[in-house]
Amino acid sequence: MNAEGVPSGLSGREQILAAAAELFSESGFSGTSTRAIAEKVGIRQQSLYYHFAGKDEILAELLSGSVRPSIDFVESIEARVPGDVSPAGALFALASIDAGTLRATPHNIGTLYLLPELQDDRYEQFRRQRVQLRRIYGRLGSAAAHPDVASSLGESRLGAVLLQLAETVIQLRRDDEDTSGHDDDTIAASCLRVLGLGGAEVETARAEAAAVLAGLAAD
Amino acid sequence: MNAEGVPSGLSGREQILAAAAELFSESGFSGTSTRAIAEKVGIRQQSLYYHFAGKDEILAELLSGSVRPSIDFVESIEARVPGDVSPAGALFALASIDAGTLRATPHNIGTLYLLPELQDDRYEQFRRQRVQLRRIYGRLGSAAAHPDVASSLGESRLGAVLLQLAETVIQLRRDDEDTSGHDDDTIAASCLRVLGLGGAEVETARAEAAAVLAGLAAD
DNA sequence: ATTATCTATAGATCTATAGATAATGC
DNA sequence: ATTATCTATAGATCTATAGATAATGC
Repeated sequence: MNAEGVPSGLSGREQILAAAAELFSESGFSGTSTRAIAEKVGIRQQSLYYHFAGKDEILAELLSGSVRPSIDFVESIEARVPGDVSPAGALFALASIDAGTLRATPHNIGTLYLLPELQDDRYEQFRRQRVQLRRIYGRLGSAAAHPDVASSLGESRLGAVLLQLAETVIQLRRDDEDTSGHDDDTIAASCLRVLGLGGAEVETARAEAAAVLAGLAAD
Repeated sequence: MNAEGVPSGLSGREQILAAAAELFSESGFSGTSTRAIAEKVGIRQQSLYYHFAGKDEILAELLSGSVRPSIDFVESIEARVPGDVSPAGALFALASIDAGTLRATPHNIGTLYLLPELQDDRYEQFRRQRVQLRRIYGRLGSAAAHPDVASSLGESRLGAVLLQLAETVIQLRRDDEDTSGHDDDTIAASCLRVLGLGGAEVETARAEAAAVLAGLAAD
């Protein structure tokens, strides 16, 4: 970190993204001026426009950069169901990876998902990706759920509930709680508990998830 | 609703609050100008300052008006534990009331809780009330949880997870999902499932919650 | 020629204060 | 006298465009 607070060794464009990520997370989109972003980078406000057509494009880029990896990962996991891994194991893997990603992110970038400005048409693509993610949570959850639970919580509701659980980490970080890898695990376990699974089933899923994650890492 | 979009029959001050609630929920705090609020009410921008010292006081008032009832209710419920109701029953009642309140609110006012501006010192009182609410969720959850769950999810984490679950409704509404009282129930049930409780225990808690809520309504 | 900055600046907007005005209530 | 509005306006922003400048790469 240099005096301006942006890691050096990044390209100009990347420095802008890093500065904006921090400011948008703290003060929101409308609450962050282009001047504030530029100041953190150490350039003039107007110089931002060489790299981005507008402030909204900076946010759009941050969003696409932050969901893309999750979507890709999710698809590689779901492709192994049910041959290589049970729905419960896949869901455990997905939830713990998502929680871990949100936890490890530089400035709690997950808070960007909560910004009211995302309701704008401009960010529809991002919202669609989230719906896609929620659907996958819903499908895996539905397949893994205890019948009693599946009958009262449909696939769509289940997706919303499970994604909401995985994103608990965002609130924990916002509340300045110290989080660790253990939290990723307990959150993933909570997802399975919501499905009505018992302790033994949760442990099986945890083990399966560990195996499949090790397999993916080896690829 | 009159032409400006604010219900008539409210005092000037209340009209301002109603207009601001809608705009803050949709566009955020910094994304809403005092002019936009005034326009919706049908007065001049400067006239707002007769009723409020500043834009931030409008938000502060909306926040205090929206947590206060929940906090009061929560305390009246917790006072009946464990004599009149088990921790599981109390948690079911609390979660379903919170979900129902968030669901019934005029413009999805719960989205205000997600605004980045709330991190400002100015809103510390509101944040403290939320911490208080989360602690109660944590205490009830801890008392009701299956031992295996209680040992991996401490009271503090549990509080965060349970509150997060109850607030799933905010996201459902944001995503334009139609919600009903049934969702309040399934969300409350999900809270108990997270604690490691089985179907029979959830049903017992549901019945207890119904009884205690009927009792409170009779007071 | 391209890349990445800079200065100058337009033009819009934003919050908030000061003080006038009109209606209502004592 | 109090309540609730209004007009006028200060003063500070904010986003974005135009065009100059300087360094690097062919």
